Amino acid sequence: MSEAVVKDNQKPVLHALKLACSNCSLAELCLPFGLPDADLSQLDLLIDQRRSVRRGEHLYQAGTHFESLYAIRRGFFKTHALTEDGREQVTGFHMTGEIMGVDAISTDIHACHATALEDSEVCEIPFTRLENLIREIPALQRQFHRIMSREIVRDQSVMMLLGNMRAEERVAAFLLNLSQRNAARGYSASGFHLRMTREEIGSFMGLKLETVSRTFSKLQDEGYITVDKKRVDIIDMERLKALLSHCSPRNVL
Amino acid sequence: MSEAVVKDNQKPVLHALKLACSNCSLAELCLPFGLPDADLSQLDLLIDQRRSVRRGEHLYQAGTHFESLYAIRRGFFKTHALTEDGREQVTGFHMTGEIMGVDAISTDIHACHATALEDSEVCEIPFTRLENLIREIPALQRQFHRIMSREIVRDQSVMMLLGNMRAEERVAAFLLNLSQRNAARGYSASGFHLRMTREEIGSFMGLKLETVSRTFSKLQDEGYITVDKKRVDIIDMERLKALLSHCSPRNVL
DNA sequence: CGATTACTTGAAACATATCAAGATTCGTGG
DNA sequence: CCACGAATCTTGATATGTTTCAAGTAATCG
Repeated sequence: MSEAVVKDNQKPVLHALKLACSNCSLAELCLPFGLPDADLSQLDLLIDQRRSVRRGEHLYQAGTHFESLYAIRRGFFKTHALTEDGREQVTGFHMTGEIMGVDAISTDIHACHATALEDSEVCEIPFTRLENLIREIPALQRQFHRIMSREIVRDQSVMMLLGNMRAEERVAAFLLNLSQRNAARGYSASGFHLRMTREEIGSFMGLKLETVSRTFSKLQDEGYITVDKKRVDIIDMERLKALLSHCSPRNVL
Repeated sequence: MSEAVVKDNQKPVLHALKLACSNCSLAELCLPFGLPDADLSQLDLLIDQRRSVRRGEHLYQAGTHFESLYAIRRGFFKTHALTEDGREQVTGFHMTGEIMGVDAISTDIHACHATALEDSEVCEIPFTRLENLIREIPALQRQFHRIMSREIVRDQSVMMLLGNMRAEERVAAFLLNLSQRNAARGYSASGFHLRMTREEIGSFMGLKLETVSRTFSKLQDEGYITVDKKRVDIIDMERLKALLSHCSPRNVL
C-alpha cells in the first residue's frame, strides 16, 4: 500500500490508499447500500481516492468549483456558511457513512464550507463518473436519490425544530439525534463525546452559546443527562424523549 | 380534448387532458430545462396526466404511499406537517414550474402534506418511469439532480433565516423571495397577492401570526412596503434588500 | 345576512440575547 | 514536560424581542 502524504496547513492531505466499498463496514449507511457484489466492484473502480483531513482543516470551501462528493470514512465534520459580516452559521454535522457535497450539484459551486472537527478520512466520489455509473446500475440510482431525499427531509426537520421549539427542546432533540446516529453506527446511544463547541451547537440550533451552556446545566440538574465538558451521558432516555413528544410529527432531525 | 371531471370534496379532480412538456412555457423552470426536442417528446410520453386541485384540497397527504412527483402547471401550494398535538408547521410554499414530492423518495412515504392555496393544476410524474427515463437521457438526469440539490440549498437558506434573523428580517426575506420568484415567472417583482394567511407565513418563518401582522405594519410605517390585506407592494426595493445585507451569504431563500 | 375566519393592535408575560466576569481547558513553544 | 496565552465554558444580571392574552374590526363563505 503506497502512501503519499503531503503536509500542508490549509490543504487536506492526499493519500493514494486503495479503497474498497466492497469490504467497507459502512456500506449500509452509504452509497453501496443494497448493491450486489458485481456492482460493488464497479463502485470500487470509481472511488479510488481517499483523502485525509485533519481537525480544523477544510475539505472544501464555499464558492469553489464542485467536482466530487465525499463519503465520510472516519471522523466528524461540520458544514457551515459565513454571513457577510463574518459570523458563521453551521448548517449540519456529519458522521461516518454520510455523503457531503450534494448542495453543490445545483450550481456546480459549493454552497458551504466543510470542516473536519476531528482527524478524518473521506472517500472522494467524482460526480460526473458517478452520474455515468448511476445510469448503468438502477439500484445505485435509487440509493443515490434516497440519499438526496433524506437530506431534504433532514433539513426540513431542522426547520421545524428552529421554527417551533424552545431552547430545552432544541438541545434535547440535538442530543437524541446524535444518540440515534451513534447507535446506527454501532456505538453507544447513551454516552458520547461532543466533537463541536457550544458555539457551534448554538449556531446550528439558532441559540447563543450561553443558552446552550445553561440548557445543558438545566438538563443535568433535572436528571436527564450528565455533562462533563465535552462528555455527555443520557441518564433518562425516556424522559428526554418525552420532552419532545408534543413537537415531533415523526423522528426529529 | 376529452375531460372527465369528478367532483369530490377531498380528492383532487382528475382530468384526462393532453399534456406536452414540449410546448410548455414553464419548461425552463422545470424538469425539461436544457433538453433537446427529441428528448422532450419522450418526457411528453411519460407525463400524460394532469391533475386539478382546488383551493383547500390536498394533492397528497403525509403518510401515504409515494408514486409520483408533481410539477406545478398553474396555481400555488403549501407543504406542511402536523405535530402530534395538532399544530401545523408549513415547510414550504410552491409556485408554477416547481417540483413537489422529492422528500418522499427517501422512504416511499410522503413526509408532508401538500395543499393548494388557490385552484391549481399539476402534471403527474410517475417516479419509477422517470427513473427509467433518467437513465437514458443524461441531460434529464443532470437536471433532476439539480432540482433535488436546489431544494437542499433552499432548505438550508431557510435554516439560516430561522437561526439568525429577527422578525423584521425574516419578513423582508420572505417578501423578497416571493418577489424574485414572481419575477422569474414573468410577473411583477414589486407587487403581488399573498396566497397564504398570516398564520401560514408565521408558521413557515417561525413567528406567531400577530408578529407577522405587526411586522407588516411596521415595514409599511417605515416606507418599505404597502400592505392592504393580501395585497403587498414593495415601495423601496433597495432599502428592503438593505435590511438583509448583513445576514445573507448569498441570496436568501 | 349571519357566522366563521382572518386580521390588527395593545398590554403584560416570558424566553432568550447581551454584557460581564471568572474558571477551566487546550494548544504551543520554550 | 511545563508554563503561558488563547480559546472555551459557566454563571449572573440586565436588556430586548417575541409570544401570549385579549378585544375589537374587517373580510369571506354559505
